[in-house]
Amino acid sequence: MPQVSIKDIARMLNISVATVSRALHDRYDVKPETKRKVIELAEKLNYRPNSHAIGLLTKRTHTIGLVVPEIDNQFFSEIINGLESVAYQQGYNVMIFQSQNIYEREVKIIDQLISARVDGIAISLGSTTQDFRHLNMLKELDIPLVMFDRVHDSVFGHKIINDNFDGGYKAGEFLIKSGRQRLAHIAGPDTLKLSRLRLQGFKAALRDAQVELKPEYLVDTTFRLEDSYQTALDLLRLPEPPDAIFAVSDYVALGVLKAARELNLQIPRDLALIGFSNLSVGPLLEPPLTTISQHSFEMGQVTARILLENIESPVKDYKPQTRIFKPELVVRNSV
Amino acid sequence: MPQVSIKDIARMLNISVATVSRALHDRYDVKPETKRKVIELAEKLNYRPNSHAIGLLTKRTHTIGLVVPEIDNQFFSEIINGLESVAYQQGYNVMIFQSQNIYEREVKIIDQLISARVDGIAISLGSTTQDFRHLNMLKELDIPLVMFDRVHDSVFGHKIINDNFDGGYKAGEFLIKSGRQRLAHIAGPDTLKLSRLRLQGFKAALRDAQVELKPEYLVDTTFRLEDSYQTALDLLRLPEPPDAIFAVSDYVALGVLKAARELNLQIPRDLALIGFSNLSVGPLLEPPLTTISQHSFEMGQVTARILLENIESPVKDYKPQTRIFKPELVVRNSV
DNA sequence: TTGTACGCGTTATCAG
DNA sequence: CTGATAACGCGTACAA
Repeated sequence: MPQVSIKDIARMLNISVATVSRALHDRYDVKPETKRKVIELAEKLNYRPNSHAIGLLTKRTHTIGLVVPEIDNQFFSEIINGLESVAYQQGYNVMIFQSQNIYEREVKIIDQLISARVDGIAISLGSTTQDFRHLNMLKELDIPLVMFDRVHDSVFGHKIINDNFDGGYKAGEFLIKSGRQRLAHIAGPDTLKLSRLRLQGFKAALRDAQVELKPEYLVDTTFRLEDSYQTALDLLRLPEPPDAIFAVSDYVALGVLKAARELNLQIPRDLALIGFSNLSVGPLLEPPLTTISQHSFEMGQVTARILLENIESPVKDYKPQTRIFKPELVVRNSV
Repeated sequence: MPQVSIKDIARMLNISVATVSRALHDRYDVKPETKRKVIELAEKLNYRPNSHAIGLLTKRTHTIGLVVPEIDNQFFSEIINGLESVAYQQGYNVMIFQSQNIYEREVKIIDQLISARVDGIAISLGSTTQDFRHLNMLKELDIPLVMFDRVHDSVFGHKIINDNFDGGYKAGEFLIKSGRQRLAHIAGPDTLKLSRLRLQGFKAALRDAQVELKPEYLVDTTFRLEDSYQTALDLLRLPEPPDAIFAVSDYVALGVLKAARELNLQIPRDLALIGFSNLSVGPLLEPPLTTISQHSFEMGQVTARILLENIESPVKDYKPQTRIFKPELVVRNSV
């Protein structure tokens, strides 16, 4: 007994599909008895409307596509939750896809989303994406686009971002205030704007306080634990190692933590450490990790709101908005 | 310039839709020049086939629906990654949904998946789900179903599970071998089979070693950090506190860690601690957390393989398989 | 080499 | 109160 259509139901009841459709929708005047029979049979056969047929007809899917680099990252899963909470409330479904930071996959996902005729798309760019045609195409297709966190200026669409410069500045400022002098930074990939901005903010804080940033104290890494651990190890083994590290993310800070432990360095006595993103394990680490927090859930909510607004009241040539969230210093014991 | 169809292209080129379709598919003999013109125009207009139309026509969507309780849980996100890796390789899309452990949401998701005519469904049951009609319905609709991790016997479908009894047994056995006597267990919600099985395995290990399990050493909690922290605090404040705790999951173990630190208990000296699931932060905790590992990525892969097998070669009344993974003890320093 | 026509499931319109 | 039919986008069998 495979999936049934209203046509099947109509046939079995010897009535027309139009009547079945009306009965199912409680529309117009359908003879109560007919309605009852239809509804009962539909129930019995587990009838569910075919959303492809409806999508074809109405050109609306009440679905939004969501693309993140990876799900296994608390920052993104919190954003997803914020976004879903708003979307569901407004009767929209969310289709979640992972680009895994692979450009080709990102392109393919966008193609599929267009094919699926989603009503709008929210994306956080993959770190390797350098060509943006697949995204700028969306404007021509009248598909609303909102970028969050990992955005790029040459893409037409709304932007929901953190003030990463400010976050970097706050991190540097706090480390200096706590009396450190040999400040180091483990940056993210240079291709990511957020990496560059956090670095710039950090540098600005040092400049403002007239603290020198030694070239060998500025290194970069990927977000893989192995890499950040190795990078931290190298950094801490310098003849004159830093006395404070600002890690581009909490994930990277975990690598530093491991390296420090291996070298028998006490945090915060021998080394101050500050991360970025406020993972939920942060407070449970030893020592609890000082970090910069990002309002991820709210970012997801705002992303959804702006996207849905654009979907529900489409404007021919909309003006992309930019919404900036201020990160927050969360003081714990690692500094 | 909204989305175009082959009909639009046909009109603009003064040819029939059939020719356009053929040109796009590199089918039969289409005059090279016609083909070129079609492809160029399609490219220019960013034509993408409407998957609703194709789904309607072919009754295949090459999409599988995936339902997890929550994404913000490393165990599940690893399963997702395993499942996706296999699905993509075989040309299938994955639609990911979160039930948030809310029964009504789970039902609604299943309805939507049926409406979307996905080719198959993989699900990990929500912890509050007690009525399984929405899932047993899938059998009648000929939609293949695979359950993973959180399964239930009264649902018809394949099952991919961990041997949770064995995991609990290994945890208890190891704690005893390490010389502990006052063993406690912080269990998960009793509604979850995995909670009951881990507990049973744990009890069996104690029984086999003739170690008593004091009633006050057996408590349960939800998976929320707050709750497990509070529960652990209560446990450790007993007049005679346990000297070893087996936590139903690493998340819960994090709560224990926090409670122990608050009470100035040294792990493993004053208290041995073992978790379950092998979170990636485990090795970075202080002390590195001993745990039971679950092969989550492989579970996702196997889930996908079994599901796709059923999709590609459907059998009228298939015999549900059960695939059991043996958990593994991961020894670190918390015991 | 190309065109016509059908049908997939649904809703809306128009006609009874 | 109910039925017939067109339309959405596509692939394909059949016809030319």
